[in-house]
Amino acid sequence: MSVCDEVRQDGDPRDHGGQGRQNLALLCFYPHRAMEARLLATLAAEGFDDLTIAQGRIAARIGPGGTRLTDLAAQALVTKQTANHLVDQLERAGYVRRVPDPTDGRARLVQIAGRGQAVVALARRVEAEVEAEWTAHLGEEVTAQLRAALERLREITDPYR
Amino acid sequence: MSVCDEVRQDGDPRDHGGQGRQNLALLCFYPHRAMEARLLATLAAEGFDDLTIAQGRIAARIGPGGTRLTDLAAQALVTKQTANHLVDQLERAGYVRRVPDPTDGRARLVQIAGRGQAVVALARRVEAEVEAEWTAHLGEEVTAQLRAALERLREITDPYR
DNA sequence: ACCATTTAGTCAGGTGGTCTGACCATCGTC
DNA sequence: GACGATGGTCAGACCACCTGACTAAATGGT
Repeated sequence: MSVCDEVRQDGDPRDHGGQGRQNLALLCFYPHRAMEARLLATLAAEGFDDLTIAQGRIAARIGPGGTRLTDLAAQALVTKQTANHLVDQLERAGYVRRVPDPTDGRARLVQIAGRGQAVVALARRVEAEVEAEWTAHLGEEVTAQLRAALERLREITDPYR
Repeated sequence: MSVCDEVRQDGDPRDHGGQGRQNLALLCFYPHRAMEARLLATLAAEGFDDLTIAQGRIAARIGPGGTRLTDLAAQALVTKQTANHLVDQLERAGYVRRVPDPTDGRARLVQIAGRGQAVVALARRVEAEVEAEWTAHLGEEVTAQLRAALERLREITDPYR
């Protein structure tokens, strides 16, 4: 999915795939989508079938000691309302809990709760597995180059670096 | 946004950004998101403020000679219903048109229509501009390596290659 | 101390995107 | 020419997300 790929330069009428030079952003999209799909499918298969993509995107940004709702919203690039809504669902399902922030009476920290720990562990395994497959396909050196380039690119494309 | 980043390995309590080693899929996500946001903002600023992200994602996959709805849906990984709905909107707004497929009485080809041509041209310009910025940041050689690595990765992550 | 401003979070209402399920028309084949 | 597969549409529902308006607590200047 991508507004990015607003365009295709290849010239084959009725083309179905697109062999032309694709823009970089679109190329970035495929691995991301593949990982997301794989992760969601595996989690569902292992019994966590009540997780949605949006919930995962929020949950993924919870730090070890808990994270404020506002920070979650900012990092995920959604509004506080949306983040709040998703955290509500996650809390109801037992994946996270909200505790008061000891350093700020207004704030509460969203923390991974019991059921969430299991999901995180599983997700970590799947991630490592998929990355290993990619490394096997690309080779160690190219993978390292890829990671380095993406990390540098992040400097100018991630507003919350 | 990413279920991909289900996990963070860094250990700083109350961390807000994440300096630890990020998984590759998440790293892929930042450039994609940045391009999408830039594209949407520019298009809106130039008067195409009735375009949504989802519409762009569908429109982006229309080939020069037109593309079938089913193919658009498959490539964008959405259902035919969703694709149809989005094409309806694009058609109503004058960006695309539907013509009968001469080779198949059941099918119709979605083609870029008058107003869509202007968008495509503008989008192409913005894409080139953003890629140029990235190249300036990374350097020619690293950019070329990045593209090559992503293209190879696409071989195993894009089901509609 | 006090008030103004900012920040954390919530509530209400609405739109858009996406899905599942059921359905019709046409194609290709035996 | 009948039948399974394919292209597309219709109906209804849910989820994600947004804008706008609001409360409560922290912060900073006088």
